[in-house]
Amino acid sequence: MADPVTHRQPSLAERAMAARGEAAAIGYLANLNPEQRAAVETIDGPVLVLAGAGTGKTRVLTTRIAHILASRRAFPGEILAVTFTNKAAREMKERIGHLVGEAVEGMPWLGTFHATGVKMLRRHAELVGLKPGFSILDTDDQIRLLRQLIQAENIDEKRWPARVLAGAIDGWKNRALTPDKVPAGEGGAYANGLGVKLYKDYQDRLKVLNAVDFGDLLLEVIRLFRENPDVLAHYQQRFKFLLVDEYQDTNVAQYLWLRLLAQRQEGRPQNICCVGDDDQSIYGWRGAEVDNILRFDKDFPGATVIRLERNYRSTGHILAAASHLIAHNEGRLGKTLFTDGEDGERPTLTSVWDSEEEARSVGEEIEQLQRQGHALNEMAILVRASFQMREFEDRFITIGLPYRVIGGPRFYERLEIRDALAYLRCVAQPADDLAFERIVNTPKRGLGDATLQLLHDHARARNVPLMQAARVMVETEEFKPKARNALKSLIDAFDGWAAKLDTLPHQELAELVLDESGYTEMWQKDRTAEAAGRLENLKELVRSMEEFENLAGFLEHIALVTDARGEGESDDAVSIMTLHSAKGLEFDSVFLPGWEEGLFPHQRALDESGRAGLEEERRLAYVGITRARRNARIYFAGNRRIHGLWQSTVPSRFVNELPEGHVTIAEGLGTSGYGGMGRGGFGESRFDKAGAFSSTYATPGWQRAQAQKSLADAQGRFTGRSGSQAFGSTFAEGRGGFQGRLTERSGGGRTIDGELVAKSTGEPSRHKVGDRVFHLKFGYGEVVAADGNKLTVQFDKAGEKKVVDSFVEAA
DNA sequence: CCAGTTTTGGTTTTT
DNA sequence: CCAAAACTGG
Repeated sequence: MADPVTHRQPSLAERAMAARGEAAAIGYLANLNPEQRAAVETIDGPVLVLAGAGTGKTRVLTTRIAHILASRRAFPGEILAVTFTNKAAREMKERIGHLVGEAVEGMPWLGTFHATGVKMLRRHAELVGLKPGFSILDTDDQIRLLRQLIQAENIDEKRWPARVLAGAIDGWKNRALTPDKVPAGEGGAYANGLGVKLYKDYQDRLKVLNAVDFGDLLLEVIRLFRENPDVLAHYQQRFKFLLVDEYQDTNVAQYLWLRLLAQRQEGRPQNICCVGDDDQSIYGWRGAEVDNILRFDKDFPGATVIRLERNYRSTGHILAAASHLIAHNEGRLGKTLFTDGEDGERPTLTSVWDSEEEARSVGEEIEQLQRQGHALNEMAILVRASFQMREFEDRFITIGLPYRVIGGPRFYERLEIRDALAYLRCVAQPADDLAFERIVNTPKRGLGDATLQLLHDHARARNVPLMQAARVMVETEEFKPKARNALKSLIDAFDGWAAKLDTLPHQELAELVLDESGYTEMWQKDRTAEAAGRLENLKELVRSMEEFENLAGFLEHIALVTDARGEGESDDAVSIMTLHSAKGLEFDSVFLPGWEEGLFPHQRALDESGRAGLEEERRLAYVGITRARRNARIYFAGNRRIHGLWQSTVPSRFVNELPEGHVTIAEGLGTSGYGGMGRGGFGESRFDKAGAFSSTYATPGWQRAQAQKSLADAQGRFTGRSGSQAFGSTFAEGRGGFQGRLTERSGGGRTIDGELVAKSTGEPSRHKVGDRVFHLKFGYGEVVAADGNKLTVQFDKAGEKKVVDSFVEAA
């Protein structure tokens, strides 16, 4: 631990403290294998840790930080550690806390790239032409703003949708391309060459609005550093150690950002440590450059590269299958995972007739595992595309299997949350035009396009915010009386709220705003299936504000956070999610359906990115398999409904890339009992049934599905989309009753042949024929038949369904 | 301005 | 086929 020359001689006290640190360090270092230990202890100079799946990546990262702290090489504030997600950042903070004990009060510079960017930008906002209170636009604001600019240019919005332009701008920003740097060819691709001009207009407009988008959080910092060497030097000197998680996911902007901070300085080693796995790079399509990790040692000459190949997660066969598959990729650094653990079960390969049978098979296997004592929480279904989820949801509802969809729309993206936030933004920052526009006529106040247009013109002409324009204009005769009055009372309301900003606790203020604005009422009157959930989410939003000191702090947080999960860990439920959102997670049993050409690898990935696309798809497959600790089960169907029509499909090439010796061809569970659909091995099931039926509804799969549907009598638990459960407490709790039921089922319910033998209570239902009822998933409907606790309900939107009594309530 | 209807398009997702 | 967005008529 020789100090670099530039360091002053440590004092005696410091040396004694360091010695204590060293002693404590031995405790945590002892838990590491030699490679991990090397990754932790190689402190000076650039280090790249290639951490295969399940090799203890996070442990290395956190221990390394703990080690730096414990050995007193740096104070917490002198370490910059960046992650991609808030979740990862949170997890790291927690684990460092555990390692170091209470000694460290947090790490101020451990966070996402974006959060770190904001922090720096707020401090130096003026240097890049912003005011410190700048607001952060999300995708939706961004699109609305672009739409205005597109309209201003008189461009046909049908042909050139704003979201396409938003995508293009995003892409440019990912690559750190400012408007002047966009390659001519690309800029011309949008709206006859107006793309770049619009990009520029957009940036100008952002400055006027004192706003930035997500991309700017990186780009503006880069600009800040480049144009202000003193600021850059300040941060370079401050951060003695840089750590980067998931380096394979960095885009060009993030790479440049890091490189500036990590620049070589006189007499000081580049203490940058990047951790990642090129084989798990699955975000190329949103700008990640695998190349960053592939050429790390060129960017940082003299880098130490450490491979973590000892896997602690999966059994031998699973690891072998995954390794063999990924070995088909050419553009990789190459790692060979191994384990000392047992071989375990071979991954299975199951050929099914169609997606319906796929869902049924998976359901049966899950129930079988459950009977063997496996927790549903330890099982996951990982799909390539979210449309695949539906079939599983339907099936699980039918058999009453609790499930949980991970991913879905994120909490903050929900309409009601965004509306509520817009109100709060207007209160906190009256100049926030985009927020104002959003809520000016929500709930309906009779302030339509015409009024808004007038407001816009006025605001634009005087160069003032919309709110200000409105304030002036309500005193004139420019509006029709109706609009004028509506606007007047809205402004008065905002004045009232703003006056209470400093006196009223922000939580109460939020409630007041939502009530007085009529927003809550709007949803109370709404009778659609979602309304109840939306109100629940609004309550949750207010509740979640508790943790923040004031409104501004809360709004800052919310702009950067997309917590997709509050996760009802208490419920035992199977997880359904995309392969992408499964990265970083692990389960005992993993089900991998839909391994068919066109779907996985996805056709579009192949068409748009060719070989690189194929390799990324293969990495996805690798990520999927390596999520499994003990069981990995792969499925492919011979027929799948794509855009409504049945198409026959070919097994994925990835299936054939699995090593024969490490997989088992499933002999079909044979429990289906329906016409003995022999699910033999490869293709067999396709062979004996295809041909006779061309497509459409004549297929046996479809007919059987119909038969099965009418048999399905048990209604599954509604285990809400996780998105609605963000911010801690669950959606289900809010509506009462469901949690209890859930436990009842997981304890006692038995299934035979996939059909839930609903332990019919025999008691007549609370609801009788003709009653109006409400169901969380299907919405409102009318009971058309009742048999004990089983009801047949004609839902207004979802059609006729058989549901268990306990899942509906009187409407 | 709203409700009901037609049209359209339908990988992956974080900040 | 099915959900969301874009239209159209009251």
